[in-house]
Amino acid sequence: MRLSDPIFTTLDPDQRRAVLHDAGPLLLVAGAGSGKTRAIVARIVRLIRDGVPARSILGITFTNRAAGEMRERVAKALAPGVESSIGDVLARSFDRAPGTTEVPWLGTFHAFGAILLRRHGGRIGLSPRFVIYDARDQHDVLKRILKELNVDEKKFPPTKFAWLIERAKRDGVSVEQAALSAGWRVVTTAGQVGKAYDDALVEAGAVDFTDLIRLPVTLLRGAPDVLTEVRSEVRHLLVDEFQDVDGAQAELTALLAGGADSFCAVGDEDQSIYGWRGASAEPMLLFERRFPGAKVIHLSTNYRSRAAILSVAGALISKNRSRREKTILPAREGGELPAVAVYADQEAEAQEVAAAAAREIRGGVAPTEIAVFYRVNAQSRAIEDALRMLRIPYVLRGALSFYERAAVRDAVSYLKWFLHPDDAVSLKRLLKFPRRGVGEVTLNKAREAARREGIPPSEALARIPNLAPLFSFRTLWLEELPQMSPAEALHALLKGAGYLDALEAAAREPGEGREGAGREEDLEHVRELFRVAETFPGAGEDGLLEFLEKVTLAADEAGGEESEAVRLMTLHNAKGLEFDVVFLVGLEDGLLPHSRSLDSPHDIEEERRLLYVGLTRARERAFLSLARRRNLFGSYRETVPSRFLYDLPASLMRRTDGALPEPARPGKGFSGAPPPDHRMRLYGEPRYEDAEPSGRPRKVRHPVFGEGKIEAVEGEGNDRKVIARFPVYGLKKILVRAVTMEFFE
DNA sequence: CCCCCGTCAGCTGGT
DNA sequence: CTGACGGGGG
Repeated sequence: MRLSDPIFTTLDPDQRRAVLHDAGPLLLVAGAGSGKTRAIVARIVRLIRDGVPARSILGITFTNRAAGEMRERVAKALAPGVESSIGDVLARSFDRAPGTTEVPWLGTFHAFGAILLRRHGGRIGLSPRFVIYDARDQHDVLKRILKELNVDEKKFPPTKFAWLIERAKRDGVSVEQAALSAGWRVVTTAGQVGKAYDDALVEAGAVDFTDLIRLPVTLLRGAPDVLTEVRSEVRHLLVDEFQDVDGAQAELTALLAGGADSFCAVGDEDQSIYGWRGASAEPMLLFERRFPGAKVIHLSTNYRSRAAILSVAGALISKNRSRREKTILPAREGGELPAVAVYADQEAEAQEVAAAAAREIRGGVAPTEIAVFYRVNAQSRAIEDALRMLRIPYVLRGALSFYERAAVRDAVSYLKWFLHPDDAVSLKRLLKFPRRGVGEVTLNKAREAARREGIPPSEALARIPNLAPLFSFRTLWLEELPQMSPAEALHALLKGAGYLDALEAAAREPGEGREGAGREEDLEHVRELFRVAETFPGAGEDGLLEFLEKVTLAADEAGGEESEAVRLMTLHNAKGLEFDVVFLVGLEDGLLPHSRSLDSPHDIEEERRLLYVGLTRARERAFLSLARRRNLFGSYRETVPSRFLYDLPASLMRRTDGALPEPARPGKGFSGAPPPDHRMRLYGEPRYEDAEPSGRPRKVRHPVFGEGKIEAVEGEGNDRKVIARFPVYGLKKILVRAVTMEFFE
């Protein structure tokens, strides 16, 4: 093996050990900015240089974006100069060898699951032509079911059932069991809904996102020969963001790892931010127990952020209890301490952030190196308005992606329905435009007839006069399909079904306000979809399914990646990225931490990790801010500074203006209690983290004062105070709920 | 069947 | 303030 390649010579000793790790399980604990991706890429390249067939390496990531980046970097290292064209080919290299360089398979759990099911799904009764239902499709199915079963949608909205069904699949239990363990009272109904949902998906020939993980597990467990075959292909396994795997993903990982020559899991429990979706850092924390003989390597040098930023991030995350203590060594000294600014309202906050961004750009920072992070998508609007005002270009990431646009969804519905005429959800959508004079009533009649006669719904539907042209065109289209490329097939379909003509006519219509303009945009979106389809090779159903799958799974490819614009995104979206300058807005209780997390210490810790993730994205500067008043549902409410600000050692924080909330002790900055008006809450009454000492602690560790001896305790519940003596600061009375402190013997 | 309009409830987060 | 839904008329 040649280790003279720069991809190896630039590694630090820990990274090098991870790259050279030979066989067996390896847990790579990779803190923020520790060169994780670089290590993974180098490891893959190292394996290939050592003669491991590229196609026997499987690398699983969480997002398409991460997979794409890794693909690019591996491709670049393997075949310099051919970079991005290979990137696309790589995406599909698992199924058939492309004519280019042999490359490893890199993709998301969901994409991998889809490939497995395409190939072997028949073993569990799944058609290889299945389509994938996304959250929206799922929602529509559930709505229909709830109506049919006469479930009160007000009390039990479709989203609740979606959550329940997802949870059941994730945990590998029945929907009844999931309802029971979630404390639902309507367990039987939940079971009925679950059953009806399953039936609807089977009828439509569809699987949902969770199925893409659950069904492969079922498959590999139930078919030993398939397991053997898959294992013979996957010799080296890598799983990124291992702290965020859910139950089903952990099972799938274990099944694959069980037969692999090497298994490298990479993660950082301090960046686990998907607990709400069933993710758990447990598989990571229990790694050595689950994989006996596992090696553990820590990457503890942070190459990204200035020391000043890391000191604040480190102080913050150390307030979390459920974590393993670890060292993070800054490779980049100095830097500016993150500042906290308080503004009158969200508009003022947004304007100042925009102005500061403008200053950064004038100072030579590229717009692409500036990011604004917020907790919820709704916060973006104020920032957008302010940026537009100053004519600063920006891109939203992950908000409404291209594939969620109405027209794109229309087009995709046509495609799904043409492949599966029993797909009720897609049919309902496509009947909205152009109008065909068929609605809910007619559809239900046909469905009823089908049930009576014991025929598939589509047969009864074909008898509806207004739908006859659609059905006969479909027959024609299916005949032609084997000869058509995905782009041709899509175009022929939308043309023949009358969608394209209707859309063009609507776009041409004299711009009556929003109607005409909106349609023009829709047409442009459909054209863009054609362009995407053109990048897909092959012909017939296979090519089309591949295209469809990409469109459904690629939620995070909103485009605009190259544009010279400031990036706006949620904190969840920020993971894995880095910027020179980062703005973190809305540091208010109820927002960050979010109101839905306030009553659980466990959830609060996840929110704290979210802020930690945000802070550690910054290379040079981070600016934190909050608004004292925020507009919610049309009216302004007073806010309370985020409790996390009080986690940050006062000595580390730089304050930017005089409008800070009154510190409890003058001169101590953010070390004191929150301001006294904590009854005025953004989202109702908060419940503070239970910082109640357990047993009879005699000592306390305070973020600013350090270790102190407890002299007395007074007050109850929310008012509980500890009086403790600290080495330097002397006697202090501290409101327990206000500061995260550690109590011990 | 479809469109319009008034009413009402709602904002985590993502594949 | 925005989007979803239900009722009523064309």
